[in-house]
Amino acid sequence: MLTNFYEQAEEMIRHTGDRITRGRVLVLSILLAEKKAISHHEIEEKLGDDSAINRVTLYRILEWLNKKDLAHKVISGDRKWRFRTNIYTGLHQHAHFKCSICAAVTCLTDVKAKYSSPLPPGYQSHEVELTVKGLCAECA
Amino acid sequence: MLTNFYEQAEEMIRHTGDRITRGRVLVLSILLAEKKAISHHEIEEKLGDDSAINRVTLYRILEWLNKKDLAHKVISGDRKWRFRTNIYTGLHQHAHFKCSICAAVTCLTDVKAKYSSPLPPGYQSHEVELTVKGLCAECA
DNA sequence: TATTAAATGCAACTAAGTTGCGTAAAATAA
DNA sequence: TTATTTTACGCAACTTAGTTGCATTTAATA
Repeated sequence: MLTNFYEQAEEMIRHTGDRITRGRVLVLSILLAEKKAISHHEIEEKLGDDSAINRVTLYRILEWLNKKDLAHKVISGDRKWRFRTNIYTGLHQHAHFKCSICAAVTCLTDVKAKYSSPLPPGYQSHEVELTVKGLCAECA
Repeated sequence: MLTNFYEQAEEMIRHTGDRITRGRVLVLSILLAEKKAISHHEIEEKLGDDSAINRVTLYRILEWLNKKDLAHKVISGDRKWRFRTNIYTGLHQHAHFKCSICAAVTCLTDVKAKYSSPLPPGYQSHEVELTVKGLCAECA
């Protein structure tokens, strides 16, 4: 199961033309196995002691994944970045659900963000992000 | 002009039943004078040296304003909380514009957030937040 | 004016993320 | 396969936003 993600990750990284390193493959395969956006800390926990990656390196890997558009970062109310792979969502219109209790961010795949009126003059829209806040199934 | 906001702030605070303090009135009147969400740091600057408020106290005032529903907090990509008064927006559906260059958050008053499909089973929606990212008039 | 409960100020702390720099390890050339 | 080079990694030290505990001050009230 995870081996699939590992190979998929390797392939995706190879495709960027940049170096295929242990850390990048590990982190990307963790993100691929995850359906929701997860934080730096959660990724560290999933890596465990045996395949640990240095804190700073992990930050840099996540930043790199984001730059290469292999992962997407989301800020949430606890001031933490969360990351997920882009494969589950369309590129420019995605919505998230943020639980007010457990702070978990879930990707709402088939929820489309819309806005009804035009932007102020001179403004350019590049991306629309919709966050629905409330209680998730577990905390409700 | 600012006196108006000062008196308005005082009245709003009196209405909560909690204490009317120098700090609360100052901070709320600054927020009332502002059309967009501003950060802790920006508020400190606007206070200036003469009417300075301790860092911690300012954090606590902002938290209090939020709790009393006199101000609203928004997180943005630079991991800073920004605050604005609630008077310019409806209570549960509001949209923001976040500039990718200068990081300024602007409240899009007449932009209504909508989402098209229902939430996953067991989820409860309390609030919808729409952020449009792109370039503002100054940075475009 | 005295009392008291709540807000403030200070110092020290936490947590997330960043920077600089020497070392290790991929990719490429020989 | 080995040597070279470029890029990523690891470490230590730092920054920035926000928090906590506690003594002091102050707004409301009696």
